[in-house]
Order: sequence, then structure tokens, then C-alpha cells
Amino acid sequence: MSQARTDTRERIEQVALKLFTEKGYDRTSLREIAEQLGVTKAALYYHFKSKEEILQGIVSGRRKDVQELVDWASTLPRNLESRKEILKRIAALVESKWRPMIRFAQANQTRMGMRHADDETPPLDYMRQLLSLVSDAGAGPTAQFKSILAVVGLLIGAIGMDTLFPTESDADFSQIALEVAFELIS
Amino acid sequence: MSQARTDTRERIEQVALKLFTEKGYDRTSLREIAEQLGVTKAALYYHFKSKEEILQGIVSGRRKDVQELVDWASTLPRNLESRKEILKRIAALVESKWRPMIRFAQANQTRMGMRHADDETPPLDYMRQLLSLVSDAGAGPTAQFKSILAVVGLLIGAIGMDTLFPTESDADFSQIALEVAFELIS
DNA sequence: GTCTATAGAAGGATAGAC
DNA sequence: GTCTATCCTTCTATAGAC
Repeated sequence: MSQARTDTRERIEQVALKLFTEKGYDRTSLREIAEQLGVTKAALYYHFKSKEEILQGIVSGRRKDVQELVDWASTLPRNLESRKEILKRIAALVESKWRPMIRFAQANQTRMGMRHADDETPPLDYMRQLLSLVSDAGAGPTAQFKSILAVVGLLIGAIGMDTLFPTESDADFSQIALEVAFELIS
Repeated sequence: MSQARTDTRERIEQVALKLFTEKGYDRTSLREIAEQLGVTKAALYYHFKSKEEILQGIVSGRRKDVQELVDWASTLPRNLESRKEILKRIAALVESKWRPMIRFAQANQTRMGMRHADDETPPLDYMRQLLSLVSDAGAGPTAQFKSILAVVGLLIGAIGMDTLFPTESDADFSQIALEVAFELIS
């Protein structure tokens, strides 16, 4: 059948996401991406006009979720219950869809602070928006700090425990992180 | 006097640390380092035999502190008071000497996971040792998770608050982080 | 849509004069 | 201890055939 492969663009992003996460954006060459896909560099340039654009494709594709979350959260009253709901939703997203993206962002932090297109918000700013959702601006600095630590904890629980501090137990750290997060904002 | 500049090696490390932190190791070229120092690339190669060695110089120079801390902590009895003392000491070190190094490590995470010389422990492993000091191996997963979050909180308090989530208040987040850390391990 | 071939740039590293 | 000049490799990116 030699099917026409209409999903090549997507496959490129998948492989790139994997390699960018493992080795970092800069140490990943287009040759390497092409090799893993079984195509040549030139083929990549048919789908993306630059290496930078591959990165953008990966990031932009995931923007929507954050934006939706922010929009939804903005409609909620600003109280403890809301913040708990927001944490829950963040935890669920981290668990279900964001995990690879978070690992990627962690591995390419300096890149994430850069603007990609002139009109685009740097990806790091989305993280900041997320944090501001959970932190109560009116509260004191201690409460604000705890809120941030709660969110960071969710990320660590979902992605960091194995890499950061391998433990024997196969406990569900995502669930634990959520409970600790609740304690922290209460 | 045109002094002989006996401190060039050190000055190279300083500039390199700064640039590696701001832009990442890979995006920093030797040309750039040399330019900021007012010398040429070739001059760098008199002091270091490779770019990688500059990185090693930066990292190794700071190994001693961690090792001392680990050694000291190993002599303590394994109880709550000890863990509080360890947290205090970590907080003090972060505050006084480690700040630039932590920023650097954060900006070059994938690099930090790599072994530099064959006989060397990857820098990331020092972080793991640090975490294991504070976490009570006998305790349940929730307690372990909290311990790790306590240490991470110390780092965020000292370096991350401005960058991660700029706040108007000029509160001393290092102090706050330490208090929250105590709560978390209690 | 993928290929070969190659241009063009940049970086790491070395040789040798001073 | 620092310089100029140069080499080698690797990478991004493009041109053009199939």
C-alpha cells in the first residue's frame, strides 16, 4: 500500500519532543530526528521551514490547554474552594496530557523563557499565569509561597520523583502531591 | 604595571558561569566568553584544554561543600531535630554561596545529569544525596514527598521567586521557605 | 513527499609567532 | 600568557531531481 503518510508532520513533532526532552534542544540535530524517522533532513524541511519552527509547533500545540484552564479559572470566585478545584484540574491535566510537555519544559528551561515569534507570549509566562491562579494575591507572602510550592509539588509528583529521587515504593505520588497541595493552601 | 594576571583562570570561570547560566551551556560559545574577557579564544585554551573542562572546573570547585555537608549530616542521629538542623544548614549555604550555582544547575539540567569524567559522580547525584539526607527512609511515601518538597522549597525561596513568579512584596522568601520546610517535615 | 548534493555559517580546537 | 591564522567538524538550510 505504501500509504501516503499524511501524519508525517505529527510524527516529526513526536520524535522531536522525545529527543529535545532527553538531550535538550541544542544538542539534538535535525539529522538525528530524521534518522529516527527513517527520512532525510531535507524531508523535514518540507514540513517545517526551520528547526525553530518544529519547537514552536510542539509548544503551540499545547498552548490551548493552558489558555482554557486560565479562562475557566478566571470565572471562578476567588476563594479556597476554587483554588482547590483549580489544583485538582491542574493535577488531572498533568497526569493525563501534560507530563511529556512538562519534562520537555524542564529540560529546556532557558529556551522556554525565550519568545518564539514576535507576537507570542514566552512559554514560561504560561507557567506564571498558572501560579497566579492558585496563589491568593491578597494573602501574605507565606501563603503565596505555599501556593506556589503546591503547584510545583504537583509537577514533581507527576514527573520528578523517579528522576529526582528514585524510591523503592511504587506509591502514587500524583495523588500524594494533590493531598499535600491541599494542605499547603489551607 | 600591566600585571601578569595570575587570576585569569578564575576570571574565565566567572564569566563562563554567568553566560552558561543566562544562555545555557550549549548556546554559549568560546568566542563569546573570550570577548567578554577581552582575550581571544586561543587564550582560553592555555588555561583549559576544552570547553567541557571549563564546565568541569565550575562544577568541581563547588563539590566540596556538598560533600562536607553530606559527611557532617551522616554523623547525626536520624531524627526530626537532625533533619531540621540539616535544613537550616542547607538554607544557609543556599543563601550564602550556592545561589549562583543553583541557578546554573537549573539552567543546564540535562548537562548536569551527564558524567563529566569517567570516574566522576554526575552533579545531579549530589542533589539526590542532599534529598536523601532530609527524607526519612523509614517513613511513608507522603512524608518522603514532603521532605523533598521542603528542600525544593528552599531552593525556590532563594532563587526562584523573582524569576518564577515576580511579586510586589520584598519579603524574605528564604526565611519563609525555611519555616515552611519545618512545617513540612514535622 | 522524499531524495541527493551542496552551500554557507559557526563552533571547537590546534600550530606557531611574539 | 596572549595573539593570529587556520583546520576540521557539525550543523542549519536550500536547490533541484525523482
